[in-house]
Amino acid sequence: MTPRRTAEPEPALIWERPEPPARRTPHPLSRALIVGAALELADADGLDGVSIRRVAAALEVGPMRLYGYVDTKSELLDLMADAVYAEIVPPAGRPPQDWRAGLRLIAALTRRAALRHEWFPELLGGRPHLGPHALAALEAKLAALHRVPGLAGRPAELRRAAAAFQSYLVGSLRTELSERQADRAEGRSEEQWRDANSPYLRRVLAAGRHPLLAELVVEGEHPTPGEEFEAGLEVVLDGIAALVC
Amino acid sequence: MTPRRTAEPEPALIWERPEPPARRTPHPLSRALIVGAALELADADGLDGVSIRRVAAALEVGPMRLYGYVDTKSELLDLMADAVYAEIVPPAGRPPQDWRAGLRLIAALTRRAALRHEWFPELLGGRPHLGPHALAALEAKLAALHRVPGLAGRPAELRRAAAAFQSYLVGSLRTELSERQADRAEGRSEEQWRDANSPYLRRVLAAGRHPLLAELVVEGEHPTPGEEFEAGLEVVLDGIAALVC
DNA sequence: TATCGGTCGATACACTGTATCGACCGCCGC
DNA sequence: GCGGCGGTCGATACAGTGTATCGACCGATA
Repeated sequence: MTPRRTAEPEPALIWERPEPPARRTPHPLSRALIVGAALELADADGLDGVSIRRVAAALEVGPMRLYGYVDTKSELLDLMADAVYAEIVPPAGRPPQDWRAGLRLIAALTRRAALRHEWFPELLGGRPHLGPHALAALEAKLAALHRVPGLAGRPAELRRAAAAFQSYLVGSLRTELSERQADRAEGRSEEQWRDANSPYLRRVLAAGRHPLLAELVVEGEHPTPGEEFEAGLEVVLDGIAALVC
Repeated sequence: MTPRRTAEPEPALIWERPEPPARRTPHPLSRALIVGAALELADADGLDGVSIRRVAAALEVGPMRLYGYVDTKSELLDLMADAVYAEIVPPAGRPPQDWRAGLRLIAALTRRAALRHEWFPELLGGRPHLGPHALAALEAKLAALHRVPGLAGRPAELRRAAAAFQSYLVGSLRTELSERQADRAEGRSEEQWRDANSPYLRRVLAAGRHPLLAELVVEGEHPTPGEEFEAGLEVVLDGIAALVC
């Protein structure tokens, strides 16, 4: 179908496709404007709040207008993700000498971005993002890993460390943020969630088939999500340290 | 709204709500039948292939019929996730003595389930799953962590180890499976994907702003996803080991 | 056997992403 | 200055989605 296979000059990826030239109309448009409106909607209502129709309405424009700047909704999501990656690229200048501090910085930047844009972790962990800011963030991550003593020259070990580090970020942020998001959607805090499910959990645990889980729920102080994130991160950093010694 | 606040006897969670009694009709129904049909659809077409209408059609039943067994579509997804957790619970009997082997077993079972049901990682990492099999799998994970020498009595450290381990599983499986799924959706293998994006990546890397990334893409043999998963896991296990010594 | 209560599913509603295509408007050549 | 044309815009349409509503039917009880 669509047999015209003769020379497709339009680049397939949005990162290489130029956007249409600006044009004087009552409601001028650009990818930047579109992405800005979409970010606002997503920050307010989550990813479900982003629909072509709603973004267009926010820009006082017909829905079909957007398809001149973006081929598909998922391209719009790619642009949104790349905009968040821009917040993750560490500031240029002297990076921390201590490699652990360097990786902690990247982790903190990533978590900060995820807290600002709770929908971001949902987009993470899919097929790799190839936008300019995503690539810059990736390069920065690799640079931080290069400063681990003994890791610079060994691509296999570096790959393992990168996989573990990145997977931990994706997994823990996705977990933390989707909980927070669900809580807010139902208009209750984490306290209230535990209260809501508490009766059920208490009944289940009272049955005695989950002694270790019961112990963990009851015992000890429950750390804040931030502390939990950092604590798990230290485990991963220790693992990376063990990789080379 | 809906002012009848007087005594809501129906349990809120599906895990405690009994399903309606079986009934002799031309097309008898049950949660098990519904979940079975939904699993089949999801395995074949991904999570997008699961719609109330399609599940009902597979059972030769009107769509609204399902709402007698399930309050909402997300409850159906919860049931589907719990069915997969059943495949993750390690077989009863003597667990491996070596704690690393115990954690590797759980990781392997989780990955096996994710490969069988590529949509499963998408459901992971949301608000914690509380179904019976999910809780059993969680208990097994805690049991494996309890066999780490020196971790048994320390809930704080155990929590950190659990967070790192679980987050790694979620992150790496989500990444791996969503790539594989996207590849298959477009009918091409991983080889072909790299070829499709290769021109773009080559152009970007040729610009020289991402030397470390370029080095990593070019250099070294690319491990299979399974090897990469296990390699990253070892980093996490090393980190857990470092937690107690 | 007559009635009642519960179950089923047809219909409806408010959405979604996007293909199609007619109409309009601004710019260019004359 | 004006005619025509090409590109842009957006109204409309289509095939879906989850789920609320409600009329009709059917089986079991009195």
